[in-house]
Amino acid sequence: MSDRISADSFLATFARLGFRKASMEDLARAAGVSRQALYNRFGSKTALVDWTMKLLVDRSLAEALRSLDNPGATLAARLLAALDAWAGQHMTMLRASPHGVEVAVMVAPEPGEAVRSAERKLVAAMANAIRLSGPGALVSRAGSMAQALCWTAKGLVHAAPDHASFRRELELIVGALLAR
Amino acid sequence: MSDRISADSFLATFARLGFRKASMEDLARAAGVSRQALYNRFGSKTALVDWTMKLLVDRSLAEALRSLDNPGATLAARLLAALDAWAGQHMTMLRASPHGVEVAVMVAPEPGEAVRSAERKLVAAMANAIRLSGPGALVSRAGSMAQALCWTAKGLVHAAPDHASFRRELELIVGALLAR
DNA sequence: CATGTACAAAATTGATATATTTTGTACATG
DNA sequence: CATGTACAAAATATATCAATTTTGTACATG
Repeated sequence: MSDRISADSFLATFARLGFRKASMEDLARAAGVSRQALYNRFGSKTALVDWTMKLLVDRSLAEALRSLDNPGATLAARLLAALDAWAGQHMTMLRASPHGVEVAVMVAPEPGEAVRSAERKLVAAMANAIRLSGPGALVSRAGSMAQALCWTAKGLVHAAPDHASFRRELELIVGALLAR
Repeated sequence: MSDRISADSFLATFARLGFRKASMEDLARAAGVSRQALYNRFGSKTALVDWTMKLLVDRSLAEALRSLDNPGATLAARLLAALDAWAGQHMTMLRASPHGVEVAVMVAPEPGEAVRSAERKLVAAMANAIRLSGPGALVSRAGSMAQALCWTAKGLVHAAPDHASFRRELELIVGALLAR
């Protein structure tokens, strides 16, 4: 709760070294605490990894849903922001090293149940947003549309050369999709 | 030229075992010829691999361009067919085994120069097709649109669970993008 | 040109023993 | 609760040598 320990230093370390090779000493150094502090807090390395990854998924989903609810923005902008929070944000980690994939779980080839569950929630929320403020012609296909957008975003993460083009292309697609 | 030897048996073998572990004997057996026939024809394993992969890229591009030129189909159908030929077709190999990625070069994370060059040609041809028969509003953005579609397709290969949903989602996106 | 056999050189694999690192716990200390 | 030191057990990494596979070439044959 009163966390002096941030998950981000763990994530950076995992992205650089991979879960396997990142030792508790590496993680402690990166977090600026002692190795024993980590054992006091988490009990084991496995627990630390689980905590960190759960937090990443939860945080990404929360931010995506928040972006989606932003009342001041257009539907296109909200969808773009949500997809960026969910998938785009992790491009840097994905590209950081060969181990980046381990950390970028939202775009990994075989996501775990936690990720799939979070993704279902995001897609449902996106479908809802489209139904509420999208063009009439799309209302009946809001579900498929949201799913397609989510997969497109996840895909663009792999296909686009960098985060900037990820946003640019996704913006183009979302915009064209909603322009009626 | 008068090829009794087909590249497909090689591709299947590579997808199953990977370039490294696929031996000349494996490749010969799969092709239904003797090991020495392969050495007569290709000289070395490296040359055989290169020939096979070049042929895959050339063939995929050729089929994509042919689909794009099909005079009997709508623009949306032609784009879908081209993207399927270029990227979608390789999903089965990609999923065949952990080594599938080696063979599915068109959707690999770091494509070689041959693939990048072929992809540029495809994107240019798609942009041209959009310019020629796309809705007027898209003409000025045909280039970005073609690029976005190509990346989307490559991405969907990773994100979609199977080839059928790949086609379904891509069809949805292409259709929505062109409907004006 | 194709096949089958044969073969040397190189590469890969497997087994095994020996460091070295890392995990998890304990304890003394502020 | 945090740090530093200490330590046993487990996991990893490193080195080595023998066994096996694979590559590439040669040659005899249809």
